[in-house]
Order: sequence, then C-alpha cells, then structure tokens
Amino acid sequence: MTLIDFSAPAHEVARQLIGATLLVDGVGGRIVETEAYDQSDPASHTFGGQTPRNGAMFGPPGHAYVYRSYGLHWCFNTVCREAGHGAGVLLRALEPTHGIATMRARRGLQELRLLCAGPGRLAQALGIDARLNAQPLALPPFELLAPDAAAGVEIVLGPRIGISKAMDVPWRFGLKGSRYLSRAFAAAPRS
DNA sequence: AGTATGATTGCCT
DNA sequence: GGCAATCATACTG
Repeated sequence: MTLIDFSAPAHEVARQLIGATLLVDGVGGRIVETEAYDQSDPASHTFGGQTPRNGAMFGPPGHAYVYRSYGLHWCFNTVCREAGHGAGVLLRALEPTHGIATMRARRGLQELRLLCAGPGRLAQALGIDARLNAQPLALPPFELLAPDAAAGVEIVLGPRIGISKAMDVPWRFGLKGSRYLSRAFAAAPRS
C-alpha cells in the first residue's frame, strides 16, 4: 500500500505526513510539523512560475525539493500534485528517533529537543543538501515509514512561519502536544 | 553588472 | 528583542 498520496493537494499531504517517520540513510525521526505551499499561493516559491531554482517543485510528486535559505541553511520539501503544479510541503520539525548520535554530531548540539526543531536544523541533522534535490522519496537514501496506527495522531494547525504574504492561510500543521515543534501553536480558540 | 531579498538560525545586548 | 551571517535567485538598468 502507498504510505502517502503525494498526488493530493499540498495541504492534504502536509496533514498526512504528520506522524510518519522520515529517514535519510537511516537517520531521522517522526514528522511533527509541516507547511503546505502551492502555485496559487503568494507565499510560495512557485507563485511566479517555474525557474531553475524551483524546478523540482514542477516535477513529479513524491520527489524532493531542496533549496538554500538565507545563504546558509538547507530546507527540505516534498513535491505534491501532478507534475507541473508547483505544489509542495515544507518539513519543519521532527521528533528524533533514529541515529540520534549522528544528528548530535552534525548539529554540534546535545539537546534532543532542538536537534530537528526548524527546517534548517532538520536538514542539517539529516545531512540533506543540494545533491538530494529532485530525488525520489521512494528510493534510498530516503525511507518513509507509516505512523503507528494505534497512536491516534492528533493534528493542530495555524498560520505559517517566516513568510510575508498570505499570512492568514492556516497551512501549518503540527502534532498536538509535541515538544519537538519549531515553535508552539497558538492555544485553541475559546468557544 | 549591480542590487534587493529571503519558507532561518544563533549569538548579542 | 535585535541583528549579523552569507549567497543563490530574481529583478533592474
């Protein structure tokens, strides 16, 4: 069975990914935070159409889109919908579970909670860089494991982080109560 | 060819 | 809370 339907819209894939486990060369953890982007979205890299940098986002779904952020960090996305749509999901945080010693060495940091709490940190911990851009997630070094069915994943959502446009679109998804998020989600609205 | 701008992080005050 | 680091991409002239 297919673990995740990457041909679905980005916000749907972003939701499905919460609770799944992502490994790169056996190192990684449980996905606890994602954000969705698509071409109709002013905050997306693909909003202005295809360029050499964002080309992978217009490629086949289920592949990686890796880009450099602020000249020093790498950020990792999964491509969604059919090729040509320019949609994807940014992975923002993991709960470290596999290869923790390797991740600590790469990050030069002991504290588990901060190993993968943020898109740049996550990429550094997993050893992700430009060589993985446009690579298929179904093949090594990638590995994607289903959420524990018994776990009953509870999802929270809110506005995305670090963008200057479409800030009202609630396309940030998180695992409720996780302490490995890049930032806390706002408290549930009072009724 | 020159400049403005980040889907960020970590260190400083 | 403020800001520097650091550079590929995109845009302007």
